[in-house]
Amino acid sequence: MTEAVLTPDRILDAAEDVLRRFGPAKATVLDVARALNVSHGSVYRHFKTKAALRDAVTERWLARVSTRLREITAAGGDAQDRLRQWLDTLVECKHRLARTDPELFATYTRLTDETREVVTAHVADLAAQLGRIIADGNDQGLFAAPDPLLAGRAVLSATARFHNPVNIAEWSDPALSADYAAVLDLLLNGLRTGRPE
Amino acid sequence: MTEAVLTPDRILDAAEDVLRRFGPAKATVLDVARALNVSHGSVYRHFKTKAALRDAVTERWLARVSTRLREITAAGGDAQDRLRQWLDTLVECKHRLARTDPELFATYTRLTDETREVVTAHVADLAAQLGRIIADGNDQGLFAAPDPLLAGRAVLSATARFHNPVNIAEWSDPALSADYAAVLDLLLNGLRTGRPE
DNA sequence: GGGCTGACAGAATTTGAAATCTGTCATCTG
DNA sequence: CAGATGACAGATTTCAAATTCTGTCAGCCC
Repeated sequence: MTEAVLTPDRILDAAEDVLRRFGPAKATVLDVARALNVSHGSVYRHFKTKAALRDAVTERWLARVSTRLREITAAGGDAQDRLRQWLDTLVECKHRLARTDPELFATYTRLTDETREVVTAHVADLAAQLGRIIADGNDQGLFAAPDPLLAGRAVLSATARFHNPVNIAEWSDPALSADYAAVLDLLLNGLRTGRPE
Repeated sequence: MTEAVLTPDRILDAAEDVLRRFGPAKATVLDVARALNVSHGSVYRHFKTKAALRDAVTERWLARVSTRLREITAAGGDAQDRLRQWLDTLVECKHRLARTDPELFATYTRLTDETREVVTAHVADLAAQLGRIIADGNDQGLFAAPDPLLAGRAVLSATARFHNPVNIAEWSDPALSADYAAVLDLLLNGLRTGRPE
């Protein structure tokens, strides 16, 4: 049916679709192959294992998030506003996926459980972006963080409840956004004057 | 064999033991009854359902933690030191149980997943204790938190990664204690001068 | 020849029948 | 008569057989 050549990207599109429909527990490589009208052997030509395919789907989603955040990181202007906007975006991204694509979100969560390298790299990337914003804040005289990268890791840790998928059960708590606002205020305040470590 | 009367506490002791040995997935009410040399009907006389029994075991463990923390809350002295000590104790308690009684810890984690009332109450209690310490800190001129209870909830949220069981997978991360120290410094700093919300 | 296919072995998952467990309650016992 | 018992129905779990899937590869096709 489909005439186009089989590329990793087309496979990823199909895999994402299959995961969305069947969820991480039911989706098979055979399903992905069927969706593309090819044999499963062809899928294995592009992805060594099923885990590699799943990781690639997740990596692509994480890359999209990261790119979106990087725009905020790179933009100039008040570091405090940028930090807020950056975290708001991160939290909103996660919550939106959890709401609109629960099955795809489950795939991503499962990956987190298994502490795969992909997630570690993503977290390091996010911490580095935060570190960058905080360093800018230091330059602007808004913050006084002696070790911006460590402060970045700390801000990411401290907001984990609001963006780490393992906490999904708490995301329906009506007090969540009040808690988020309070944490953010506390953190920004902490970055401003003090010597955090 | 055992001559003593059957009390809820004896049942809880036995249930805790069975959970420790078999884990939450394998432990049955029949096992608990066997351990006590009674019929399972007798256990149901004291606990309406298996879930109620499991909740009671967890509640007792949480109460022990809470009592230990309350001593720190109630003690006088520098609020900042107390806040640190309180959080250190909370984190240490959780990590110790995770290490020494993984099966019992799994029971407790499962409860958290199911967002039972028991856990909600425990969290509210912890937040209130933190609120109390922060209020003391305000009085001592160490902190400047306009809403101590909200600040308490915020501190609990911000340190969730280090004590909430859902994060257990990350507790083996070698950078964890560095992150914990950085978060704590940031939070204490935030409480000191600012107006968090 | 580069890329795709489908047969294949071993691993993982599904299935359904048998075993066990949960929760109730009529009955027993001290 | 307060408290314990064990038989019971329905729900859940277990186990082993059968199916399906993963990953490989010799050969096919364009």
